[in-house]
Amino acid sequence: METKQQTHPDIFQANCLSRQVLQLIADQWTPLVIYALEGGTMRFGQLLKRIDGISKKMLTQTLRALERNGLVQRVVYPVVPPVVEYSLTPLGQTLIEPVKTLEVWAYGHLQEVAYAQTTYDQRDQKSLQEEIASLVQQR
Amino acid sequence: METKQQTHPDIFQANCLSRQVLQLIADQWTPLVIYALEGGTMRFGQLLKRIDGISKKMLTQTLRALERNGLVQRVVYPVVPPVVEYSLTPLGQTLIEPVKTLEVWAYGHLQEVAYAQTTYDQRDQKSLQEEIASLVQQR
DNA sequence: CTGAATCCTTCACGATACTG
DNA sequence: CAGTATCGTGAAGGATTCAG
Repeated sequence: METKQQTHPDIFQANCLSRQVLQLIADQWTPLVIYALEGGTMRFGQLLKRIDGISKKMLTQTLRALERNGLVQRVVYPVVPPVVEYSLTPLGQTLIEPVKTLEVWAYGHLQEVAYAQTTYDQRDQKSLQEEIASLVQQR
Repeated sequence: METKQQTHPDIFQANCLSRQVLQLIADQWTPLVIYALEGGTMRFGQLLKRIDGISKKMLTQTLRALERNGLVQRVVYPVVPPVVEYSLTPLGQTLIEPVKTLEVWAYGHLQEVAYAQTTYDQRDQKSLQEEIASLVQQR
């Protein structure tokens, strides 16, 4: 009884519903799956090929979660071999914009992030070398 | 030499830069940290208290990653006890809008997701019960 | 073809203790 | 206060096999 859901939506609270909902889409693969389904219905195998690097297991898991949350509709045609089609529900469609915004940002700031990374890493590298140098000097 | 970076930004390719950038912000805590820093500079302890449920380790880790990617600036004041302040860089500021879009979505679709979940789970529960019933019947 | 189930490895993460 | 270092555990995820 203690772990009541927050009715007031402070996303900084751990048990806040909006936080939980946010976590549903804040993972490795979910944005990519959403984005892949933006164009319309896709079969399991199509998604598997489209999203390079995802394993069958993760794709299944991600799709199941999306289905459970009402974002994706799964339709099974009882034929052999099986045909299963995935598509965004109306609710899922509303996610396209936020996800696309993210992707546009990622694409739009490639260089800046890459540059920041090398700068940061070189700085680290430099500190490391100075540290080693001072150690050598102590002998 | 084989693992060249994609110059053409197809986010569905595993080695695509934009995909890698996307992954940097698609985790549990990053959106919350960004959102927390939206209001301005915050100290480590403040962030720790504000973001309920995050551990020191994860906060440090998340902040380091954000700093490395040039999204967050870290300023250390050489006083005792130490004071460390975090704030969004100009680049980091550009992430506010995408992140906020996500959070607005999460908040705006609480009910729908919650309802979809219970429906899905009840369906599962029902199938489970039917399965058990049929098993009992077989005796 | 579309999964479910199993095994197994890795590592993400929390807890704890320690430091400047 | 703001971390780092270390350890231990549980969960995530890949590979493989089996099934409808």
